[in-house]
Amino acid sequence: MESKEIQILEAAEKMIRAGGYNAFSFREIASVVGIKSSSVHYYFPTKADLGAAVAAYYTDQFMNGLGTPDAIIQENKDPIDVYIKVFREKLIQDKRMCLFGMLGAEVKGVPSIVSAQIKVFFERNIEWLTAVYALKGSKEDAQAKAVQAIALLEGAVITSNVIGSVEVFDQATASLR
Amino acid sequence: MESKEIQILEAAEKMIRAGGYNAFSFREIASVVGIKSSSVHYYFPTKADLGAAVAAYYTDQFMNGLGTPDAIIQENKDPIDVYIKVFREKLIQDKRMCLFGMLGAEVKGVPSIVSAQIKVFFERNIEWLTAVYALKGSKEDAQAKAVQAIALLEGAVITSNVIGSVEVFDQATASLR
DNA sequence: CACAACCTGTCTATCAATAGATAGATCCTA
DNA sequence: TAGGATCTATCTATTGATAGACAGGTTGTG
Repeated sequence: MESKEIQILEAAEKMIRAGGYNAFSFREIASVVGIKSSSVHYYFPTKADLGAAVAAYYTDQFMNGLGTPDAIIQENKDPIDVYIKVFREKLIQDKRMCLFGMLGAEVKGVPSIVSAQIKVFFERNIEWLTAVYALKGSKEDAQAKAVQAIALLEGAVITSNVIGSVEVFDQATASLR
Repeated sequence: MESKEIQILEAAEKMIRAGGYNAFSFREIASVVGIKSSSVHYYFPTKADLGAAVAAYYTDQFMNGLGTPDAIIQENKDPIDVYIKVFREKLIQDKRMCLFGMLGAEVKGVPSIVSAQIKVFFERNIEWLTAVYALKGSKEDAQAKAVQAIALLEGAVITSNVIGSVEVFDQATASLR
């Protein structure tokens, strides 16, 4: 069994992905995890602390699960295809938003330690994508392409969630392939 | 002076655009508008009613402000350019999210009468864009292009908000022009 | 070993603030 | 006087947060 701390982070993540930063409460998390709300405060003193921890945890999981562009290429796969697939899986698996599509939208309305983590996620992803596009073609506009890709993917997840069909996601991201 | 009803809708809109559906309260709106919270309930019985009304109001404003593709073309303007400009202005003016970028992300976490309105907004926009792309080129993939465009724009607003620069918006949407 | 000190994780109980919502009175104007 | 618009007052539920107690295990020391 995972540690309580991890269970808390994952319960919070799911709630945020369903309804945003204001859609999780210490009591609800406690009830899911099987402890009392005061025990959640033991691990994460304030709500902002927990929010920031969820963001950091998710970022690490995401980037580690992705691996480096080089490693992907050595498996004879296209890094962009792999990247798209990660978003697509999240969308299908639990029919929820990608965490940072949600938090990205709310960035102006969350405590600063949370918004700082949100920014880190986007920056790390833009870096990763920029590296990929730099390998693929002209290094000039690699970063512009990276920004385009992440914007398109986040938007595709949202649009697909609203319309309620995965086909919309595939349509929207077709130009990346 | 606008009617109180309109003032309430616009106050709620700003709050939602800053922090999402859970980021506005009857009391806060009342205080902004200069009445008591019970008077807000007089106009909009429940929070879901108000949320749905804001969405419908914004959709109408947005589509009316845009005008028909034909009308735009007759002014010798490119409808897509005009469309992009609307998003860009919203972003710059009040440095907030586009309402439906925000609500789109939260679609799974709001009352059903609200999510229904969110869907209407996206459908009407996809229709509008589809009509434009059908005029421009092959009618075959006009709808796919429309979905791409709205996804890219919503994602661009989010990404730009997170990174905190308008250049990011321009980079992300460059391919549409 | 034995005992005290300490740490970890959890609990109960409680607080003040805020939420959405309602009932009933009041005011103003047509 | 009738009705639209607003108010006061209040209810219940939920929120994030804190204080204090307790059990169990670990550690350090004589």
